[in-house]
Amino acid sequence: MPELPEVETIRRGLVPVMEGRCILRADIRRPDLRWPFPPDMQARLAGKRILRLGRRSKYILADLDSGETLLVHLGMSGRLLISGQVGVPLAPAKHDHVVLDMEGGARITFNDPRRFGMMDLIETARADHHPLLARLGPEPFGNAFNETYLLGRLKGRRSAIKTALLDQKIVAGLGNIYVCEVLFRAGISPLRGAGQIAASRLRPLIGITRTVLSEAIDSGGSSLRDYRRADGELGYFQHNFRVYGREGAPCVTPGCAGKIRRITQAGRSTFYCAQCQR
DNA sequence: CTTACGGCCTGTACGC
DNA sequence: TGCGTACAGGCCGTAA
Repeated sequence: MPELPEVETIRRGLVPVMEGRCILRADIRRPDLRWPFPPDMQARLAGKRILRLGRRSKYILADLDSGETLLVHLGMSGRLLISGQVGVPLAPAKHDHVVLDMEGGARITFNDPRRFGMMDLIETARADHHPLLARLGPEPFGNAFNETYLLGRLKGRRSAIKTALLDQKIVAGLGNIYVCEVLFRAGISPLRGAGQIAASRLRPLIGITRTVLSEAIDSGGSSLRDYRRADGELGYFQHNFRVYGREGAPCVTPGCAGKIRRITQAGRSTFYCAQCQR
């Protein structure tokens, strides 16, 4: 489900009920997700206060007053649901794997049918060195993601630009959907070799990436007031997709007679307009 | 170093 | 109604 904008939307929705609050109780309902949970996770969470809820790429990081950080990834199908069920006995739904009851009355439920998600507890001071975070590329909104950097990283790359932008070591947080959307807005064919694109065409990618992600976050953020709904569905950006999921539909560019194509690259679907994207 | 691919899980949509 | 197939927003490990 979640790429950077969805994770950021979820983080913002969790801040009011988690940041500054104690975890009254942690219920770990299975020993693992993608990987085994760390030893004693329940005891290491219970009674700890969350000082700050942060995000790095598609990971949510909850800094605790114990000096540890809870690291959470939602994988493909993970959700963090908020309900006001604290005090009510657990009545877990299918695939509810971890339940946190918060001071203040919110119950946070990690539900993940496919179990590609993960949780880990790490030393806050060493979080950047965690194997899953250490090799991530720059955040798209950070100063380190700039023209010089991108040109340097793509220089000599033989893979398609679509594949390169999906590589979390090059830029962190982009997934299949937003890469498709970014390339469409940039007018760059997803098939073009990453190392073969002229600087003049690559330069706008930085700003376009930020615009697409910002719009998606804003659109998710506007639905935050509904975030407490039990189904947990957010107002995703999907209504604004210009190419993703639109195979066979007409291109939205005024005057373009093209139809959106779907191809497979590195095992993932790519949507694009062959007329507008060169 | 880069690139390609299999694998992890379950659920849903769709054609027959 | 059932059954088989394709596909899904991620990312790791391995091999070349």
